[in-house]
Amino acid sequence: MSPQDRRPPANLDDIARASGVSKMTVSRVLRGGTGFSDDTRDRVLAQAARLAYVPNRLAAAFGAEQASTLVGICVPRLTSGLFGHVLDGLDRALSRLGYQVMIGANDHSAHEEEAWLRQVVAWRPAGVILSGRNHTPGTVDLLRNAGMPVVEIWDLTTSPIDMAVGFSHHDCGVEMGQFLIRKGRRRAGYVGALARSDVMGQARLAGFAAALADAGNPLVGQELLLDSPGFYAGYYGLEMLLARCPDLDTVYFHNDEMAIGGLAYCQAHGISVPADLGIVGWGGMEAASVLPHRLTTTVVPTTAIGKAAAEALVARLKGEAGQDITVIPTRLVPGETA
Amino acid sequence: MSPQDRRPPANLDDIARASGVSKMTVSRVLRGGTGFSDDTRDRVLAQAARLAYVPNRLAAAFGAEQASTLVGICVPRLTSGLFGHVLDGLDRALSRLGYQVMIGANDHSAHEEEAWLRQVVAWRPAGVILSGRNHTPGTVDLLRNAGMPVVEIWDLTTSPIDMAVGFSHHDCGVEMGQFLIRKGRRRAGYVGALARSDVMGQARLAGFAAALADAGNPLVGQELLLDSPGFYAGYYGLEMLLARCPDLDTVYFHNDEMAIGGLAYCQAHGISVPADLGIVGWGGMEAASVLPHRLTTTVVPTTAIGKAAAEALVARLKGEAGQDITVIPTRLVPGETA
DNA sequence: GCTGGCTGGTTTACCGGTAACGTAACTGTG
DNA sequence: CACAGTTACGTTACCGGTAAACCAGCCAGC
Repeated sequence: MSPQDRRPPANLDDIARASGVSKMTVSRVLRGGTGFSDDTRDRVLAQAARLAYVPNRLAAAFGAEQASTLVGICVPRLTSGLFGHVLDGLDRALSRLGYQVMIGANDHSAHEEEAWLRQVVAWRPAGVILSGRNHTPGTVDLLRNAGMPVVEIWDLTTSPIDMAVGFSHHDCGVEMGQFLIRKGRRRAGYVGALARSDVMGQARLAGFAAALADAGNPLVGQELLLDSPGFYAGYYGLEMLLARCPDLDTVYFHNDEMAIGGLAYCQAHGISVPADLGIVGWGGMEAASVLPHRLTTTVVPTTAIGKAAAEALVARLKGEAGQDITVIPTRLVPGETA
Repeated sequence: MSPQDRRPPANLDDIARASGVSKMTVSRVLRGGTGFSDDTRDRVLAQAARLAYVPNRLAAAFGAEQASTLVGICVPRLTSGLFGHVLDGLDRALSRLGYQVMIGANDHSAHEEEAWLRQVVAWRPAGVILSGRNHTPGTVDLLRNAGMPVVEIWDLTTSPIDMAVGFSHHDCGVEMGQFLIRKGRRRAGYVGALARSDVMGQARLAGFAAALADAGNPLVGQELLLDSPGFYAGYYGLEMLLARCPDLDTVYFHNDEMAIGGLAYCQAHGISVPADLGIVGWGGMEAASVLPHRLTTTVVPTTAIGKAAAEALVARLKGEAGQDITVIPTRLVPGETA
């Protein structure tokens, strides 16, 4: 960090002077365009390497806005195993295609999403990817005015802002409800978390309850904790639910982590699964398939959703016609717990 | 998305004309500076709101490089529960302070880290946060030339590039080795994953092996899988290790997920824990503390590391003097599995 | 010998902020 | 009353790319 290290980094003009051409020619060479001889190209590339040129994307994106290679991504939380995989799929696909991602977390709040979006839009990204279908009017306005491609992932909507990639949480709940009915379960409960703001979990609950009611065996009880949806919440949520409704024959959990917490509760209290109580989860975490009794759950193709969302966005950016709605189906995987 | 929506967004000049001042005055008002009357401020703010002005950070950061509010963050993987919490701590702290983060994953490869860094440096970030202490020469060069603050997190080094926040993986291994010796364990093995590139796991293994050897009970066997360090790898890794070394009395796992996979293997094969075999992990995932037998493990204060790293970086950016090395201690938590 | 089209460039203007500096009007002061 | 200092602005130049327009030389065809 000595003072002479502070010399400004080389720019196109430096390379141009060093190789005896104009900076426009350097720009074309470095971007792999046409309109220069092989000899010129070699000279320019040699000088760029010698000067350790680092392109200035700030200038590029500023001067020609459509040159932005920035993509904003907002997910509910960075600590979720499921969204970790979605982000992984997005990041891999986008960085392979030369984009940089700006990631934010909104903690399941549409207002935080809007606050995040205001920051991100100021960087004039090429496009943004949002999670869920629940947005503030301000968010929608901002996106419409910016006129940039938007992909809503995770929960499908029939009228996306622009594009949507994912599946229906409501249908996940319906499918699980119908499955349990077919398995002869008649007194089901639900244990969830983040009651106030996780609308996607609530969509699953709604679908689940509707399917049970349709079959004439409505949901017996539910426990929604204002806590993060992890093992603890599953453990204590089940305890609380069983205290109120001791005669349940199955419990549907918000996600697999909570379901595993529920299994731990059963094991600790001598409740035999699935004989005394069926336990089913949602999400498909890896652990769920290695348990002594494989968890019955819905597997969500998280990485595939990220990849598909990235591809939909890039297709739109390249002007290719793409589908507005891409369905990535989930899969109910029967295990040994229900 | 009708054509008239495509009108360019309002800029400082538009606000300036609408409120009868120069754009420099608008800039000062919007950035909360001084040198304008209350009356002028109100007029400018009103027009900015009316025109739905969205600042252009691209232009701001380009025109005055020190105005960048971008921070690059590179972690080994986005799907790791531990790094998810680190990112969460970083993201919360940085966005509260008005910074935007550009996150990348390097899959434990120093070369991918360099490739990521080349992309990110092109955006002239205010600073970067890297994971680990293993970097390519190209990475170090790039950072020195750019002359920007760097925080290396997760694994401490005695000679950081600039600043470091975290703990010593080697010491974690030593501590666990000494703990097991004190508990009377004499024939320990190790099960890990990502053998080729996860140097931090290897540092723990090295410390562990050194502590055991010092006590006169060297490591009996180890199994390093070329797989992702999850439940499966723990399950099958333990199976493979026990096939080669059936008389182990304890196994140290790369992380808690693998340890839980190992516990599942024991349960499935009638191995009693901790009587027949002790199982210890590392990392402190939430699940580990809800298991029927609480896992003996090392708890890593992930969120705190993210927060401390963000604060160290911001302090440097604001010119405040900060420590070069911040130690965030881990904690060995004895459970019921060893 | 003139026209038109290619090849391999150059020149110019511009993107939207911010720093640095300039300045007119007012205010207090010895 | 002259002068310095402050307040509230305005002017100018610049950051480093890229798009678009322009241009010189060369060759082919008629």
